[in-house]
Amino acid sequence: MPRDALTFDNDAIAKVLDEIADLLELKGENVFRAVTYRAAARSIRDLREPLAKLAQEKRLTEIPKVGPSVGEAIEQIIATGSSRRHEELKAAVPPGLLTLLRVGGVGPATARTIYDHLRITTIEELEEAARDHRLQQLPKIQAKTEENILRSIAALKQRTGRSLIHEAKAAATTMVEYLRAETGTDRIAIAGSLRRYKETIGDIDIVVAADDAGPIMETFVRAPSIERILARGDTKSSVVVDRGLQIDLRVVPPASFGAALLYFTGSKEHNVRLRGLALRRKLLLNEYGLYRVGAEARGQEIASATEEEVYAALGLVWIPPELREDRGEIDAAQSGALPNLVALADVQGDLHTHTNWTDGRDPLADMARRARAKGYAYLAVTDHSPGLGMTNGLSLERVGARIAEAAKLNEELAPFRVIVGTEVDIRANGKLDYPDDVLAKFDIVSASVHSSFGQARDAMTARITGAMRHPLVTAISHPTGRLLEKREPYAVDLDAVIDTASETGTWIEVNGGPERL
DNA sequence: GCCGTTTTCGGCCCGACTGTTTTCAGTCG
Ligand SMILES: Nc1nc2c(ncn2[C@H]2C[C@H](O)[C@@H](COP(=O)(O)OP(=O)(O)OP(=O)(O)O)O2)c(=O)[nH]1
Ligand SMILES: [Mg+2]
Ligand SMILES: [Mg+2]
Ligand SMILES: [Zn+2]
Repeated sequence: MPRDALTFDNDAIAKVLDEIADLLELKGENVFRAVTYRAAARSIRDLREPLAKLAQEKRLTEIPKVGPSVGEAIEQIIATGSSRRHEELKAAVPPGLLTLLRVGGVGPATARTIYDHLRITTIEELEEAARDHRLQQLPKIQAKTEENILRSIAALKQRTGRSLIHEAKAAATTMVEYLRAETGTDRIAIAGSLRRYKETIGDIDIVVAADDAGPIMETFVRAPSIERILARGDTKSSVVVDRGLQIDLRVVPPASFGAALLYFTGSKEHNVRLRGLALRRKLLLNEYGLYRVGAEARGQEIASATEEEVYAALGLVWIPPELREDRGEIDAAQSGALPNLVALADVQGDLHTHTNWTDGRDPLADMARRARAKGYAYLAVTDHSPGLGMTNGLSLERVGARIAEAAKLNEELAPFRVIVGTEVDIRANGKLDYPDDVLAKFDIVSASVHSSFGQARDAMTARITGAMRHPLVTAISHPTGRLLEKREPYAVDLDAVIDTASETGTWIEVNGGPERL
């Protein structure tokens, strides 16, 4: 679900808490303290309410991992823009150490060593020192570490950020098919954030079950698309393929496939919670299986072959990967209160599509036949209105042609139905981009914002809710305007949009396009 | 720093790979 643009403030505060965590680690303080700040940052990113509101209502400590100390820091940041803890740490830890942490393979210890001896505080200085072989004079650093630092800096420079689901899925499928074809393995699965369908994907994680991991690993690191091997071990390897995308492969014995899939699917926080739960029952959970503490040898698994078995042995029903984020799903699985997720089979049709008449790729006829073949009951075609210059929106004449085209297809494809719609632009002044008599010709009208994203929150909210109140408007599409990894959502009061939706009966689009979601 | 179907104090997930090391720390998944 898209979040209210207001939570930007939450994100900014989460960022400060993450930085406090890094600084605590660099300073060498108790790591659990740092872990707590990081965990608090994560729960704040998950919040649906502005922290300022929670602070005002004295409810900050209701947030998981927020207690007196973190709560005080948050209050100070809200009030003054910074917290005492943060300022003290910034004064105590040399500036620039944080920068060094961005280099892969450089953690708090290495950063400290480099700074203490060479006073290096920027990536550029680090690169220069590595090129001049000044790093290998330092304790615990030799030629290989120096080379790795140079490689990591190069990777940092060409890094493309997190991937969208369709891009990650394409890369993952290519590798899975390659491994299948070359090794004959069929016990292979995509894991990690891609299996959990997170909005964006950091890297790709694949797990394979095999008695002999050697040939699988060998095939993996020889894949033609590989640019760099980050690590190559007996059971786990990491490589970089095109544009800096990382792929991690984990190979385990077939008996451990379920436990390994569970581990590698994550999330990390879900794993930690499950393992903590196991521990309280004197059980040990790792990627090989569930064991009684003290009987942890391979072969002594209580459960390991399937995820269901492992969850069941912990008193839980199987949890869908999409829910494995430590947001209460484990308690829910314990009490049988997991929600029933919407599944692919539930999807009856699509309500937002574009054809080659505007900025889509294919003709309507192809799309309609394909949708029917997919088992859909309907397809709404919602090409653009003319106001958006670049998209070649439909003129009045082409609207007429569209209606005729759809009528013909509907005869051919019945009971499947092509719904004639439009994605009408909501202009900056709130007016819709077709006159009412044209809007009245469509079966459905989806209205959305495509310009003047910088409007003030009140203006944007009025612009959108105004469109929702128009009697001919059926739906609001992409209500936040965000493009993942590209454009932040515009400022809008989503609560007001939702209230207006329930008041007017306007639909709010659940955008399934991987670039928006 | 947080938290509690063992605990209000004493834990906090667990293991693989690398590089540097003569036995392991650091970093990452
Ligand atoms: N138990 C445990 N499992 C971890 C830890 N870190 C990572 N994992 C597991 C769960 C993760 O989902 C899985 C893959 O790690 P990644 O770093 O690729 O994370 P993930 O794919 O969830 O997110 P991403 O989109 O790649 O950033 O490995 C950890 O510290 N402990
Ligand atoms: Mg991943
Ligand atoms: Mg990974
Ligand atoms: Zn649009």
